[in-house]
Amino acid sequence: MGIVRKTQALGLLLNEFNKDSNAISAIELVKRLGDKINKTTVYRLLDKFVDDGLLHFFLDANGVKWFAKCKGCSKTNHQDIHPHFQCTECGIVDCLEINVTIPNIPNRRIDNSQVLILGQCDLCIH
Amino acid sequence: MGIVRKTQALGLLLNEFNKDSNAISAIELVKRLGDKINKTTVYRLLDKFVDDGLLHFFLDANGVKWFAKCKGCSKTNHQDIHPHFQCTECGIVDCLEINVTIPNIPNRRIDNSQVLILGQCDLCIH
DNA sequence: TTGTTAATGCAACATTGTTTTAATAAATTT
DNA sequence: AAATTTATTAAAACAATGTTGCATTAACAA
Repeated sequence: MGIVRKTQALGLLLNEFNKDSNAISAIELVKRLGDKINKTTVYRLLDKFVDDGLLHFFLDANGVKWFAKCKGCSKTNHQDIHPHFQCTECGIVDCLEINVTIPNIPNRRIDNSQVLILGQCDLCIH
Repeated sequence: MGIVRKTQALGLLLNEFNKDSNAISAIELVKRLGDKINKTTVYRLLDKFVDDGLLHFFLDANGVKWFAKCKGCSKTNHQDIHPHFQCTECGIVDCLEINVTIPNIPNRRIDNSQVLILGQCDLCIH
């Protein structure tokens, strides 16, 4: 079930995504907001934002869950699919606006694909 | 550090990969072998097999760690990179011998990429 | 302003591992 | 074949990342 009431915790959490255009891990959010919002609430709000099409999530190479803002998704239509990038140097994670083509596979139906690209970001490449 | 001694536990674990050509999750291996091998040992052996280039691992959509046999990797050269497939119906996971091209990204260095494809396998597609 | 109930906080629990340390068992040497 | 060395193992405790149950609080509609 998605968001129904505009609570204080909701405002604080959304604010983190407004001031930071990269993806943010659940762990980081729990750390940042830990003195204001209980971790259970952080996780529950994140789930609701995903339900509502405001955020999408994905796992990094360590199985850590990251969240980022969706562009043009809604409660019913959640198709904002793109690769994600993680810098192995500084750790930032973001969404890539590129298209990776997955070929058809004989005798299998493909529903979804998740692409994680690891490397160095523009700031760390030097 | 890789394998040095041929122990009983090593034989039991390798046997699982010989009788099953699909990937096997760490969780499943701990379950299957739990009465013969302590879980700590299972995890440690898996790590050693990876070090030795016998197995590679990857994470599925739930962050669960899966292991599968490498083809032509060694301790020094561990480049058996390919997409993995998970059937959302029956849960099997396997390696795909297809190539997914990752485009270059301006101002970033790409070191590695992980592709997980979700769908229905040949047995479940009907 | 009050009543309803969504949302929250807290504590306990669950899953998937990892670390520490003493005991065991491969492999080597004698 | 026995003794020795040390890699390997088991067991228990711990750690990270969530999740569940339930009593309390706070949005917000009437």
